[in-house]
Amino acid sequence: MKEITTQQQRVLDCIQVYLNKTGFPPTRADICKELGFKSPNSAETHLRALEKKGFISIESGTSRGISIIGSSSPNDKIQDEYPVIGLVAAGSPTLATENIENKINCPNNFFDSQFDYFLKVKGLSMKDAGIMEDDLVAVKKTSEIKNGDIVIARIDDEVTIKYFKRKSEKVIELEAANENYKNIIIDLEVEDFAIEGKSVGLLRKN
Amino acid sequence: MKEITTQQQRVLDCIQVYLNKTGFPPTRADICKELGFKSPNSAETHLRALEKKGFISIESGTSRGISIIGSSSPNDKIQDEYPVIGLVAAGSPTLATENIENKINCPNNFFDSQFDYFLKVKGLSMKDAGIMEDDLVAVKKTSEIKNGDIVIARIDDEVTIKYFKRKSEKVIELEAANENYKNIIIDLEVEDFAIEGKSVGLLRKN
DNA sequence: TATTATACTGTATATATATTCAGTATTTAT
DNA sequence: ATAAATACTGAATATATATACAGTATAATA
Repeated sequence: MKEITTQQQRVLDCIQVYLNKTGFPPTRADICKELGFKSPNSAETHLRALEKKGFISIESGTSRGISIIGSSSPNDKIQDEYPVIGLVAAGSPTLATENIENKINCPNNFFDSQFDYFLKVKGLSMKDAGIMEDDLVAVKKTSEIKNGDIVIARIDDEVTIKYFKRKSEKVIELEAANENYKNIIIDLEVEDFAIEGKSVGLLRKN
Repeated sequence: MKEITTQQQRVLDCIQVYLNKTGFPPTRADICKELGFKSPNSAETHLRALEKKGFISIESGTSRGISIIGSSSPNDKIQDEYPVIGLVAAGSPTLATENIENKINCPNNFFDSQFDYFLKVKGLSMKDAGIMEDDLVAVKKTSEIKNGDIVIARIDDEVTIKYFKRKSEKVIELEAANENYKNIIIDLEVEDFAIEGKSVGLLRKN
């Protein structure tokens, strides 16, 4: 992407504003009216410059045939609604409707890895990892877990968030990040244990 | 919103698909071509029906002046690019280009309050507030600060993040959330002090 | 020094486009 | 039984719009 001049930037902004306002792109005359030009050719030449530099594309012979390339392309900023999961009712699947507190719009490439939902944290067991009460942890549903990952685990219908540490083939330790909390040792042959997913990010509103 | 007929739904879908593909709405002729109509008036009457029922709006006398109302309204999911500010060079304004590490796309209603940029945190002075190294704090530029707010302050060209506590008319205390850090007492009559803004949220990628 | 890019005004025009009018036919309400 | 809505074809037209052409002027580049 080549450099853009001040006037070309104004024209580009004008197109974006017009699009937001009306839902369709401006004509040359619309741009002139908006920016105070007196000849439609002023808009035309700026548009051609923006096209040459790759900021917009112009469909030839087509009225309002301008589309902005890149930043505002519909494919670039894909947003999704991610559910916020609060207190998980015992025995119910995490993403069941009754567990969804609300939804958050968020670009789907927001964290370094894809994720599936936000978990609203209760308690301070991960305080030293910077995870506080009511923080929203972005959870990716996966069973690919490495030692040291922050995992969302389920032990006998209770959901918890802890550091993951594999002790042996059959034994896992879930480590709290708070000296007031005890670590949990899981014997996979005895206990009903499942990994819901792992944390790939965190969101806090205050 | 009144009920929609099958053909009207096809026309509505056609407009949406055309918009996604090209970035601008179709003409009557475009719709005919897409749906196999042989007269532009076929599209026209469907459009007028959709307008009457409130699914679209049509700008009179305007080419491609169709915009879909509701679901795809541009105002609903406004996204913006927010700069990420890293280490701030001494003496330079925070938002100067050379301080911008990168940019993050994010809905502009993402936190409870509007904000202006992300600050990448260095050090652990706010550890007990759950703010860790490399966390991105959403900063709102404002001078409306209450006691207990987490503020981004500048003392003699050095930027710091601390709890705000007003001690008296002329004295402010900046409180760390880490026992290993000392609090800072500011005498407004002596020191060169400025509030950059306050934290309205936090983002962590891991 | 000549050339290219930027930044305009002003006029002109082919055509892209909305929109009206005249029909035909079927289905749905009143 | 009549009106109104739906669902089209086909033709005509005023105008909205892209776009070319003729100039002027300044700054940046080669």
